[in-house]
Amino acid sequence: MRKELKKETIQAWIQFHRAHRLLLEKVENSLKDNGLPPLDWYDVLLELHREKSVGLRQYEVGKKVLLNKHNLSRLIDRLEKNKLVVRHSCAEDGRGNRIKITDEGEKMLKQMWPVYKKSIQECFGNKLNSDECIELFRVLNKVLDQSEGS
Amino acid sequence: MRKELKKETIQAWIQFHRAHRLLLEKVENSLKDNGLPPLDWYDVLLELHREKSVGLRQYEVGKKVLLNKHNLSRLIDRLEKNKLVVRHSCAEDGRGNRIKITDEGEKMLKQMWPVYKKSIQECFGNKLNSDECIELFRVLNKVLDQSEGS
DNA sequence: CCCATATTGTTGCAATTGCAACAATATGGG
DNA sequence: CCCATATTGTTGCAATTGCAACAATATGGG
Repeated sequence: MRKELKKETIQAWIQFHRAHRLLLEKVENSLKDNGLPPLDWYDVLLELHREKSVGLRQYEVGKKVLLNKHNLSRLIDRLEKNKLVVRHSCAEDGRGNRIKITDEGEKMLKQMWPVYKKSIQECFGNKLNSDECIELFRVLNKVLDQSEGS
Repeated sequence: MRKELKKETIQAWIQFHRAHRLLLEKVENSLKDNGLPPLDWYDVLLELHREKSVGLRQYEVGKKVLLNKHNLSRLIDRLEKNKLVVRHSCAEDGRGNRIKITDEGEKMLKQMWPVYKKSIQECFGNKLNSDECIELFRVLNKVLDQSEGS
């Protein structure tokens, strides 16, 4: 695995970094312009929606959305303050809690999706064809798959 | 251009977003572990290095690194405080200034590069082959090219 | 069972960011 | 030339983030 860093690798990374900065800003702006909360909220709510019945431990949410625990703790404070989630005390582990999405949380997801969706279409859909999206997914998956173990 | 959002487009975006979050964290951690400043500093210093003789206007830096002006103003404060850049008053436009990298700034770039490089190799180089990097670059370029005009 | 160590989550504090308001100068139409 | 408008950059303030320290509980070896 001890190989030289190739030029095309650098260029791919730079473009990856630039593209993300640009697109994320577009998505966030679009949400803001529509009076909606930031994308992180969506990510967290979506994971909780997928486990609506049992909820998720905070560290599980952290793993899924790749946010670290300090910020997550306070992000969930904010979500809870807005009544989008509830922290239930946790039977099987006295240290932690189990977080569940509320009906208002579900409503928020539904409100955010059309706006988010529109941004994704503008950022990717209108610019790449199906094959390119599939290829992009495949390549990024390769990057992620081998990294998440660590 | 009014097309349906396809499933593969969503998946590509999600993976793009996740991969970036993971990899950026790795890069930042690696810099931090080596007692080096964050990646933004590198990006700004690199652009200034490329225009070492004339320097750059602040808004030009902003365009290149895709950071907005409020934060950039203060990021440059920090760089200046660390003597990595200097703000020269600007002959051709009394409102702004012209920012130049210092020798210490150049030294910092050289210090950061090996660490940054190692991260890029670990994140991309070891996981993707040349063709995949080239393809990734091409696709992301397509996304960026058509967006930056706006 | 007991204790050392790991895991889960929270908090205080400092640093950074986002937003709105602002100052200073540039530009372009009349 | 003058003035309305745009551009360039800074600042104050509130919100968010990052870091280190901590509290509480779980786990596993003896």
